[in-house]
Amino acid sequence: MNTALTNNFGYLFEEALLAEIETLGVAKEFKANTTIIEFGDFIKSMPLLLSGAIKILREDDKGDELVLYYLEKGDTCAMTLSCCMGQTKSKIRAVAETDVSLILLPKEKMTLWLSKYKTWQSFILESYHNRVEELLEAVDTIAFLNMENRLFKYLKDKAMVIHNDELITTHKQISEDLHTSRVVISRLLKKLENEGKIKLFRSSIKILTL
DNA sequence: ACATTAAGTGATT
DNA sequence: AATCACTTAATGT
Repeated sequence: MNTALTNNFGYLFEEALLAEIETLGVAKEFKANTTIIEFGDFIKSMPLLLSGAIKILREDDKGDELVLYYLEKGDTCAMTLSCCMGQTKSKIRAVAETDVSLILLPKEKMTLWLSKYKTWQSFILESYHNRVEELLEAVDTIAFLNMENRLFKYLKDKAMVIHNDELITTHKQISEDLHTSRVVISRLLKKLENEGKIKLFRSSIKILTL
């Protein structure tokens, strides 16, 4: 039996369902910073996250992007769910934030399992619920927080999902995630450093107050 | 040594 | 908060 699977989902799913996942699922690995789902991709299978973190981004027609939320171990991609139901293309981009291992489930089984396994049904519903919550949080952040707070929240979120207060990233990358300019990020980061909240290095940032 | 990339800064809108 | 123009510093070849 796949130990990574039972570790993350064993307490959630019944034996029969775990066995089905085991036989039908395909294990996959992604290195940090590789794209898992590209904007416009057709989704043919649904991922269960075993380890690592995935960054979910929205992208406009100009290629400008914006971070929506992060997925962590034990999560699934809600976007995939809605894509599986309809026959639509992905409206988001998924990038591995850290090294990621996941299990791909054939989408055909998704609806069948909903009626067959009660644990699956609650998992999907709860997952949807969590994603909606996170989406609302993202909207609030964008609408009501100024850039400085938004940036600091972004840094804390990022440190959270990778379980590390040393962020290996550049001002440019952050500005793209937050959909602003690099200069603005540099200035705000400097300000946060002066406030003693972070420490800046070349190509990395250390969070001091978590 | 030279080119490239990351980051810092003043001025302007 | 965004953009421009320019500088400085670190890194790669």
